Amino acid sequence: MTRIRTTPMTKDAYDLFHSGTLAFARAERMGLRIDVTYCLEQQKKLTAKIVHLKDKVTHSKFGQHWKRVYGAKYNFNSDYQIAHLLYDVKKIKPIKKTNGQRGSTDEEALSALGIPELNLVIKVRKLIKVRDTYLGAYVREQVNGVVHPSFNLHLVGTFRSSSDSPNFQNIPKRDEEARRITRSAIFPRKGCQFAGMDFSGIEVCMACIYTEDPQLIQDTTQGDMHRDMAIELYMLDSLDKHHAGEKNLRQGGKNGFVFPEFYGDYYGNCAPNLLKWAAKAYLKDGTPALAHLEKKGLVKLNRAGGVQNSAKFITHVKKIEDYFWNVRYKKYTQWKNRSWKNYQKKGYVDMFTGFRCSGLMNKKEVTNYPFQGTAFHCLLKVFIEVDKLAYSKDWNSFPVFQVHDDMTVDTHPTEFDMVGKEMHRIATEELSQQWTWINIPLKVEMEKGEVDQSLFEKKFYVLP
DNA sequence: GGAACTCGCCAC
DNA sequence: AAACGTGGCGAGTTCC
Repeated sequence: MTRIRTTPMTKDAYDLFHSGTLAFARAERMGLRIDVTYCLEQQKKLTAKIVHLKDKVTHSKFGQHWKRVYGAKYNFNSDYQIAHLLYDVKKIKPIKKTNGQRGSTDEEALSALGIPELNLVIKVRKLIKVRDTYLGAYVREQVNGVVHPSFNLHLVGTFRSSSDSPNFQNIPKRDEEARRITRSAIFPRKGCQFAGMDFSGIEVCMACIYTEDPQLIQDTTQGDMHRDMAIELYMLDSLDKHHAGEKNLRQGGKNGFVFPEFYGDYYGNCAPNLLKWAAKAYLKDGTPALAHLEKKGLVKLNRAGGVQNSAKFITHVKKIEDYFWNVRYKKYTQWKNRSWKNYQKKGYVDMFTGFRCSGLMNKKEVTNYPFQGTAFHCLLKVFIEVDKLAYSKDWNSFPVFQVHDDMTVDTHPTEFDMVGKEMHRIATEELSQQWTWINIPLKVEMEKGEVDQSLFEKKFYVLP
C-alpha cells in the first residue's frame, strides 16, 4: 500500500531531503547506458524459449485438458485459468490461499503439486519477468541508449526512497540466470567503470542505536547472531559457515528466523522455512541435517527422507523465539514496548534524523519504521556528500543510482581509487562525525566494475 | 475502453 | 490474540 503522510519535520530533516532531491536529480540526468541491441537479442532468445516451453505444455495431456476446458480462450499466462483448472475442475486441494481467499498459484503452491507441466509454467513466468519487466522496461525507457531512473523521496511511509521508470531498486540478484541477463544490459559511460559501496547490516545497526540493547550491540559489532541462532535452532554443537553443508544452516538461521523475527514474523511461519533450509544442508560428518534433527527427536522423517511430523520442532522453535526476545534481546523487546506505548499516547514516532512518522500504525510498523528510515538516511547522506564532491571538485565521476543501503558511481578509471576511498571515508568516518547519535562503527563493503563492462561484472573487492 | 483491482515476483 | 516491514510493475480480470 502506498501511504502518503504530510508530517511536521525538523529543519534538519527538510534539509536532508532537499539536498537528496538535488543529488538524485543530477543522478537522474546522468543516467545509465543500456545496450539496446543486446536487450533486443536477449528478448528474442527469451521469446523463443518461452514459445518452446509453452508448446511443450500445450501438447501434453495436462495442456490438452486445459485447452478443452477453455477452448479459444485458452491462455497460458492466466493464473485465473490455472487456479480454476487445478482447484475447481481437477478438485485439487490448494496448499495455500491468496489474500482474496482463492487457491494460490504462486511458485510454492504450484511446485508442491509435483506436476511437471506446472514446473514449466513456473519457468516460463521467470523468463517473461526478465523479458518484459526488466529488458522491456530498459528498451522502452531509454533515450539515445541511456535510461534515467527516477528516485523518489516523497512516496514512502518510512521516509525511504522508491524508484521507477525504470525501477532500479529491484534488478535480479539472487537468481543467477536472471542476474546475468538483466545486469549485462547496463553499462557505465564509455571508457568508465562502476564503483559501489554497500552498508553491512545497517538496519540492525540502527536497531542497536535505538534500543541500546547490549547483546545486540555485541552481536552486531563482534559476534555472529545468525550462526548462534542456527546452533540453537538446529541443536548443533558448532557451525562452520565456510563448510559447504553447514553454511545452509547458518543461512537458515539468518533468512528463516533472525530476519523474519526482526520484521515481526513468528515461530509458526519460521519453523517450516527452517526445515526447508535444513533439507539442503548436511553436517561435517556427512549426516543430512534432517537426519540430525530426527536424532535429536525434533522431527519424524518418512521413507523418502522428507519430514512427516514436525510438531516437536515447531514447539522447539517457539522456545527459541521466547529465548530470542525475552532473554537474549530483552532490552530490544523493552524498547519495542516503550516505543509502542509512546506512539499510542502521542500518535507519532520520531527518528534521529528529524523525521516524524504519524498516522494509523500497528506495533510492527511503529517499531520497524525508525530502523528502516534511518538506515536509508545514512546512505542518502553519503550519496549527497559524494555528489557534492563530484560537482564541487569537478570530478569525471558521478553517483548514478542507489538501492536503500548501497550506491553506485560511474567513475573514470583515473579516479576510481580516489572515489572508492572518498566513499569509504564518508560512510565510515565523516557520517558518524556529523551525526553524533551514530555510536557504533558502521561497516561497508566496496564494489568494483571493470572498464566498459556491465553491472553484471561488478564484484566485491578490498580497498587498497 | 479505461480505471481499479488481484496476483505474482523482483529488490532491500 | 495473531502472526513478515518497505516499495514498483506486468498481466489478467472485473467494474463502470
